[in-house]
Amino acid sequence: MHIMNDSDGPTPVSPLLLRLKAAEGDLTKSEAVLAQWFGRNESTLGLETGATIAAKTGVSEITVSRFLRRLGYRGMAALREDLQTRGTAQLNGSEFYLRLLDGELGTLIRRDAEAVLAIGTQVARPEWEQAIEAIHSADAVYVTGFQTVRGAAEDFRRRLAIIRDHVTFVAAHDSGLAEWLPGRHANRCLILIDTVPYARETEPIVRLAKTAGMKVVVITEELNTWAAAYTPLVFFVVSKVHAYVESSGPLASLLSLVTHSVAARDPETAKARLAAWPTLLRELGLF
Amino acid sequence: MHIMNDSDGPTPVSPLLLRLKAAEGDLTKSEAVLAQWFGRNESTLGLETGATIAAKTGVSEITVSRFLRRLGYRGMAALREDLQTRGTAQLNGSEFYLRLLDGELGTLIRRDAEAVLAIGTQVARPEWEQAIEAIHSADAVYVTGFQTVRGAAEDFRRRLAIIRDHVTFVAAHDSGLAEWLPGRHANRCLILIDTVPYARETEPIVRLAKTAGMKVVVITEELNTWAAAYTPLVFFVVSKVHAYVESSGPLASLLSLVTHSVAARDPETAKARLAAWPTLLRELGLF
DNA sequence: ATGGCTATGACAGAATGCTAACATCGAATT
DNA sequence: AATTCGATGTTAGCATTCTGTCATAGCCAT
Repeated sequence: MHIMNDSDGPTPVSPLLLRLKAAEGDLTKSEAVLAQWFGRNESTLGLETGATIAAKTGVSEITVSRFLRRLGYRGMAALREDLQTRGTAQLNGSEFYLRLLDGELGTLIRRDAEAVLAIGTQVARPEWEQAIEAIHSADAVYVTGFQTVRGAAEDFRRRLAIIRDHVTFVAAHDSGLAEWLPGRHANRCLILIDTVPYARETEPIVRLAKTAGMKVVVITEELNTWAAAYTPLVFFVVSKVHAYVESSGPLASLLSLVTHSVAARDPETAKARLAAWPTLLRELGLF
Repeated sequence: MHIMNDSDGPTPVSPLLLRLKAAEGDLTKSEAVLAQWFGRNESTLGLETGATIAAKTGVSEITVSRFLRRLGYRGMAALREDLQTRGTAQLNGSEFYLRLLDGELGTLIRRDAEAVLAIGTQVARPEWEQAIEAIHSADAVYVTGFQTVRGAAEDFRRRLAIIRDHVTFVAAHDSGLAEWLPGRHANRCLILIDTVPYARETEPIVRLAKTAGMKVVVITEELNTWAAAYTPLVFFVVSKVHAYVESSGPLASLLSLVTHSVAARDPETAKARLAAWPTLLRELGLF
């Protein structure tokens, strides 16, 4: 009852929405998930199949099938047909967005989306593969990042640690970098995330890592001019969207691509580790 | 200046149209028929199948199949997938990027960009203003987030703390939530960031916060169905892009919009605090 | 006309999508 | 605690959709 706003908006009431509304209140947990997903993805529903919806919502295919029947459709084909005859097929989707992307926030969203697309130029560079290889083949990986991207760096470490062993977050202040004393691991790699001005300690850290014989990957923003002097593995994200505080969305997107690419170097291991992860969390009693 | 396509009509450039254009001039008779039909029926293409297209155009099914491969799609399924990312074509300069965005990483980038655009639907909801107001007017703001989005939550806290006072990160484990004992602040607000399954403690925390009389803002993903029962201030990001590890880029983008919107409630103060921040850091001797 | 070439289609097998029947799980009731 | 019932998943089978192989039709140059 609290999401009535859809009805007074420009959204035309579609047969599907009507049926969802009618079923509301008498739904099981899985069905509620499906109903919500259907409502939020109406525009591209016709492009889905039972299996893809199942994968995206985390229920089983048969539950999707049953839910459709519950709504009164004889199956996916019937739903598509319904969407088609009403003309609600899809085109709405993007045009709908465009209308919403007016105003100040809309501009910021567009800039962020464009910055994400611009990542394409970075992953297309030959250095990208080199960087992924460096991370993949390293015995130990260190991740660092400061201030307002420190959390992004830490999340990146967590995700990468799901994929491979020996990934550590280092911060110049507290750890004292003791782990960098020449030691067991011959083949080490530092990933520095530095998209903030004023973080003056980053350059010394890179120098130190180089001295210690590490490969160094730097993820930074367009204005950074010093990193290239130390390593060819420098990647840029657009961070200036001219908000009060700059967005780190594109940075997070790039970092997720790094994780993905490293995982793709050894898909079997990655899948196995991913599958084991939830279990591991439970066994640790943390969640 | 690079958007020359305005000259040949208002037709927006989609990945499909680009490919049709590229193939143009080197087409067989049947292919020309198909190309034309594809162009005119782009909006409902996803609802067709190889056989239905064959019937409507008068060619055979296999020719449709071959034509799709000629365009660079591996089949109908691939085309449908491409159509789903149509929104990305609406961005400035995307004609340029689209060329780079082939392959697996390209698909992931597009999905991320699409997910960012979809944020538009969230900020357009009336609840958005309510949430910003709740955060802006609260005496104290608590931020929480777990596992692979914990860092994002912490970064968000840092940034929001630049804009306003009394922003705290809370984690159920260590802090024990002692700060939530009924106390000095009457008007408090919790921002929960929960886009990960398996984070089972989040629901109790929201319940606790509600009991303590707080306003609650939840930022979650599409499959979350429980949050709406506690608060209308629930906002969704698309997190499923089907990488090995899901991207948190769109989440970070949304969070930066929250920060921005809160700052925009009191621009003078925000600007002043932002300007003072670097100085503050230096004085603390941290950077 | 003949030969070589490409475009197209027919058919069958592979792949994928959908659902019925049974199995399992968990919550509510006794 | 035991029982029941509904929700959900698993397996398996059929239906649909897609594509590889081979055959035929049309075109062009000789």
